[in-house]
Amino acid sequence: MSASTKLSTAVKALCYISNCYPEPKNSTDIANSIGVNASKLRKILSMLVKNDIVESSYGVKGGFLLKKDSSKLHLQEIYCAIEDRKAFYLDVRKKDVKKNSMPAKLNSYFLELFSDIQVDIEEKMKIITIKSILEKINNKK
Amino acid sequence: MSASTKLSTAVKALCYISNCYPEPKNSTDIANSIGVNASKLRKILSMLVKNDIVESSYGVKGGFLLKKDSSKLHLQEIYCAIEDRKAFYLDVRKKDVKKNSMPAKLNSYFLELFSDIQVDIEEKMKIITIKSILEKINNKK
DNA sequence: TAAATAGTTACACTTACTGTAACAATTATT
DNA sequence: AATAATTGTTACAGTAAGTGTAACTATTTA
Repeated sequence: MSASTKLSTAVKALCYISNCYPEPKNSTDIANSIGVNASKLRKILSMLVKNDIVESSYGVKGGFLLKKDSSKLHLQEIYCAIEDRKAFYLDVRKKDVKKNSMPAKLNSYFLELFSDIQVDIEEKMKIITIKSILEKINNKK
Repeated sequence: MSASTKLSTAVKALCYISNCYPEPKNSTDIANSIGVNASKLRKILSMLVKNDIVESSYGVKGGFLLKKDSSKLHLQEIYCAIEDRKAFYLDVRKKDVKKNSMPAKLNSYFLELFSDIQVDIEEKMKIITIKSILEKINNKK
């Protein structure tokens, strides 16, 4: 699953959970509703649990619930919860180039640049909340 | 090769070519200098040729030359020349969800969002030229 | 204690990536 | 015209990564 597909899946699940509030929804129902495999979804949801975005309960009538108000839950924290690798990732483990050589300096340069871009993207994501997404898609025909 | 690694390789090659101006450099020399496989490098360079960023000449003393002044050559056009897939890519080929359902609407939403982010990234890349990169890395110890 | 659920692990399958080599096409030089 | 050097392209085996699914374990409620 690519970074973006994972984020999209997580948000779909969160929107579904948010719409069902305050009743907890189990992974099977959520998975069926948004069209993904339940086991995979649980993997994603478990990461959201670890990052205090949703809470889970076991047993009958158990399932998942939002842990924060949807107006306070933004994309960036969801993204960080499910992503290990960053969107722009430079492979610099390669066979070592000579220190202070042009290629070595360019590696550093790009690491810095991609990191800057990553920050920009995350800033953009910080101003998008689950609530704002729900409002936006509900106002569309 | 990831998008970012390919971009980084292309820029390393372009910097090397730029430094050797006006003598054309062949793929073997460039590859050795920046530490990549010559055949792979030729694949990248051939895309730059098709996009009028470098020109190539066959035969003895042949090789690659910048086709534009390094002050007029920016990252965005290099990126576009070598990338088919975009950095943020949402997989929406999946088993079709019902039209106008929440998941379907969210797919559209994310396609738009990722496209916006892509535009932002490319805008940022447009103000970075090969010349500015060369100056920056040469001023560093 | 039983049943339902989250959380995790495992695995076969497929797909994509990697590195390298080999081949085909092109052109300057002799 | 022949040759040699080079770009441009294809092929391929080997490896790594992603996918989908199932099965298992852990936890909790009733």
